[in-house]
Amino acid sequence: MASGRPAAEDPRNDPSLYPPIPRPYYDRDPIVVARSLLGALLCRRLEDGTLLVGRITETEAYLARGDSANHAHRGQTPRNRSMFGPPGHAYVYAIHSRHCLNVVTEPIGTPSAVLIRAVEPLVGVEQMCRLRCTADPTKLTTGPGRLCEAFAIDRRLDGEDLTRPLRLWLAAGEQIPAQAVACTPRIGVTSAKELPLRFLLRDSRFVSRRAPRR
DNA sequence: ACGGGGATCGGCT
DNA sequence: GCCGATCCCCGTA
Repeated sequence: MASGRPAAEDPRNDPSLYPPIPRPYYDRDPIVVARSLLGALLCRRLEDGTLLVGRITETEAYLARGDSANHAHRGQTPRNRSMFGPPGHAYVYAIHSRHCLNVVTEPIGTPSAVLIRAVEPLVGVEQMCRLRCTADPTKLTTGPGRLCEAFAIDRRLDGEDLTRPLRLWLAAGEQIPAQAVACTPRIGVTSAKELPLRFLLRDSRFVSRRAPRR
């Protein structure tokens, strides 16, 4: 085959290395969670046992109130149901034939979330390349639709409990100093486009777009 | 490097 | 019917 040792022998390929972040972490303001999730680890266990891990480099907050870009802005529908559930679960939706992964924040009945927009691939990169049909690291997981394809995330994982290390969960990573974080308006939204609710690692290559100069 | 246009389809009005 | 929390490609420079 290609290169490197078999995944089963890779010492990083051990889920116990990535204990899930507990639920109270998510029961907070989505702005706080979005900022805090930078540097955290997105973990995925595929059907065949393959472990995929990526370090979160870019997030966006979607607020329960006063945010017309939030899918739940006009109330609950079958699609956005997960956002109204308990914190620490996934909200996965499809747009333009792609999927996007969110983490639900705040208590039941308060529909806020954090969109995971980009990660830096750490473990299982070969499998990610197969799923994405590319080996270009700048296009592998830099964007919400791209990273969902690389991690085999679709609507079947909508509502998944992210505090259990089963199919999809988040683990703590290194602390990120405040000066390493940039904040900008969100990407792609057509309403509430001025709100500075996008957070990214300033110096990371693995973001969907560079921070604007200032 | 940057910007515009098209693909594409589920969810909602 | 309309409209994207997107991505990719192809222009220009």
